[in-house]
Amino acid sequence: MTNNPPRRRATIHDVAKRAGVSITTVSHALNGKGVIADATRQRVVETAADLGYSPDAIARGLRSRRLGILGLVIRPLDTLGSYQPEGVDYFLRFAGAAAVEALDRGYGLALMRDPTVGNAPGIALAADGFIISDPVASDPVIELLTRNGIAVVAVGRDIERPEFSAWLGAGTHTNTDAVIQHFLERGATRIAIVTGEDNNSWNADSELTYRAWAAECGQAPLVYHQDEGLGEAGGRALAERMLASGEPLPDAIYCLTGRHAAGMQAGLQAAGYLIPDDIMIASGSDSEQTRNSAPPITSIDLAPEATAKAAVTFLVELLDGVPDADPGADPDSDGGGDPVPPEVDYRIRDRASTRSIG
Amino acid sequence: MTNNPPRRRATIHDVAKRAGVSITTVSHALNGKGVIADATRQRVVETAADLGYSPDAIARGLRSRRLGILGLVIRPLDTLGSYQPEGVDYFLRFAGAAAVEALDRGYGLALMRDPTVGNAPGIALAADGFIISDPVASDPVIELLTRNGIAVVAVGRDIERPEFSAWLGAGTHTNTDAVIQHFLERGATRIAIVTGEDNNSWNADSELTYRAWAAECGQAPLVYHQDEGLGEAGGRALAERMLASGEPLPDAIYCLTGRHAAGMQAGLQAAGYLIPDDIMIASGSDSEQTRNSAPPITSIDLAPEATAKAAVTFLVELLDGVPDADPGADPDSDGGGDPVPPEVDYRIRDRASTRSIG
DNA sequence: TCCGGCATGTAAAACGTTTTGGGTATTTTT
DNA sequence: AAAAATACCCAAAACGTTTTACATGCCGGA
Repeated sequence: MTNNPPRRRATIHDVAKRAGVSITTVSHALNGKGVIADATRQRVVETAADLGYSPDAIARGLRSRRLGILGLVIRPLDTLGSYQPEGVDYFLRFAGAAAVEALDRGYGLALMRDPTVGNAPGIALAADGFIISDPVASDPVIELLTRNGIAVVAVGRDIERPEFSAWLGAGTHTNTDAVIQHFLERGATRIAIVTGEDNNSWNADSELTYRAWAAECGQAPLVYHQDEGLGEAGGRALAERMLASGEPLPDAIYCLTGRHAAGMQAGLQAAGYLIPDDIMIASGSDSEQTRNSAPPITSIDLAPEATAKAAVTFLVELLDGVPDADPGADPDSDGGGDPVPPEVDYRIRDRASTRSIG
Repeated sequence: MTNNPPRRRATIHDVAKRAGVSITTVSHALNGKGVIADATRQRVVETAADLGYSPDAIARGLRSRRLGILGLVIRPLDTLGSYQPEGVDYFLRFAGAAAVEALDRGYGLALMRDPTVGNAPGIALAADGFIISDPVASDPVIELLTRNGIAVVAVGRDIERPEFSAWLGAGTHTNTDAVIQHFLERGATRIAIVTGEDNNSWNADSELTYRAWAAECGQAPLVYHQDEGLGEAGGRALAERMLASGEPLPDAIYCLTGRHAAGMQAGLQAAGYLIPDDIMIASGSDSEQTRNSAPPITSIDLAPEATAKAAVTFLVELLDGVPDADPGADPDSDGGGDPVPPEVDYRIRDRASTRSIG
């Protein structure tokens, strides 16, 4: 029906000419800026609508240094090299939720790869702000962006950049304690932990928390590391290594990744051990593998959607300024104006890979 | 260590001044455009590196009408209203893979919501091109974008816009035939289909293909529809409706969505039917639910990663022109230059919800 | 000595906005 | 009636590039 072949978009000049005013007036009328006669404003608005005019985001961005795009960099995917199944459960849910939240707040969300590779940051530096998921130690991406004056919010801290404070925790400390507690309540006496090898805070802080607990209660720490990219095979291989070592096995194993946990469980079962009777297993990240192993594996639900939403909220407040400018409204806030990272609730999904309590 | 507090990015002017040349020369030297003495070019390049200069993507975009961002709109998510679990398996894997592929080709990928809602297309019209996943009939998003001269590639056709040809099939016709064939080989005599209610080509063409088969072999078509958003509950409800209707049940049911299939299977089992002995079930979209039901459900692997990659490839070729400008290289290509949608391989995952062959 | 051509470089326009700093009527005040 | 205030509007600069079209100096050939 409307077979208009319009090749060219209407510009502010077209609107100005058609409405018989200057482009300044059009800009003001449309943005509610200057002081304009009501009749004029209305005429401009109508003309703009007639012409199907909408301001060019690029030109606007050039002038006002604000493109309306948030960047998202998922560091584990950079080191992994691709969006493997490993990432599907957590990271892609994270990305999807972040996109929706960004859109709700008037931004687009662009997935980007590490902008420091190659020497062309390219489009990356055009984004208004960035979310970096699971930064590595002294993350060069954070370095690049902050050096260029771009706002950055991280999910998980940069473990070697204490001065960088714009990050949200993923509850790592609390979650690790919760899992240990969970094991203890179910009669564990010898707890081990299996982390990944990426140099990020999830791995580091989980281990730290575990070691602190071990030191406190006098248990010799049983810490294992395994490449995240190896997935279930990696978990199975580690199980075999533990069996072959001849040392007494732990009676409870906390694997951070769901795939390590699933592989570990399968490996132990293959050697004749019963889960959870002989050994209990838990995972630090719920995923399809933990939900559908036999038995299903007790896991932390990292709540990717809630975390993503919190990260976007945090970043947008950093960019636009905290809307709540009412001083004294929040007696706990000292600065009053500086945004504070929102809290996210995690919970442990209690499944059959750990014994019933009692 | 490098505690440079640089607030402002270096511009092309800074480089020009430092290198003692004009900005034109800098631009040319860096883009390999004009004809410049080698010594000069080298000096400019070094100066630029010194200053950590990289061209501002926004300014470049304004001038050259090319931002370096691809937009992705997933229509079922728009109608669904959010990134629910339903979408996790397929759509988020799709988005992730599309992002990686776009990055490999020098673009960022921005997830966007339907840009026709609200009257502010905003950032959407700044993207260089768009991928629309599963457009609805006469999709207004395609209308908006093409009217503004923005390249669009769709995954799945717009069933009421035959003139729009820049789409990749998702193998719907072939896949439907494959499932029917699969059922027949396993002794099915009364096959039903359950589609969703979104007005897209996946639903429409699956039904069309099914009806064509039914007409040809003289079976009365058994077509059911159910809201995609209802998920497993919807599948279960439909099973109950079929049971309550008093009509003879089909002995094979093809549910497009994995969740409908899982719910349908559970609903029939609850009524005492055996899967696959009494009734076989298959799904048109592999997902966690189909993999992990009891029994696991035979499904089409829609290969979201491959499809996403193909869509990005197609779009980028549309934008940049097909690199292969060698005429006669491909004897099958008639036009020679116009990009052609790439092919994607789907396959059927044969599981226990359908009987063994023979 | 003059001219055409070549090699190298540059000034300025253009992209479509937002924003600054007036300018011109009209009205109000004295 | 002149000065001051008000209300409305606009020209031009600026954002950082790319690109067009031209300028300059030098050389060799007539």
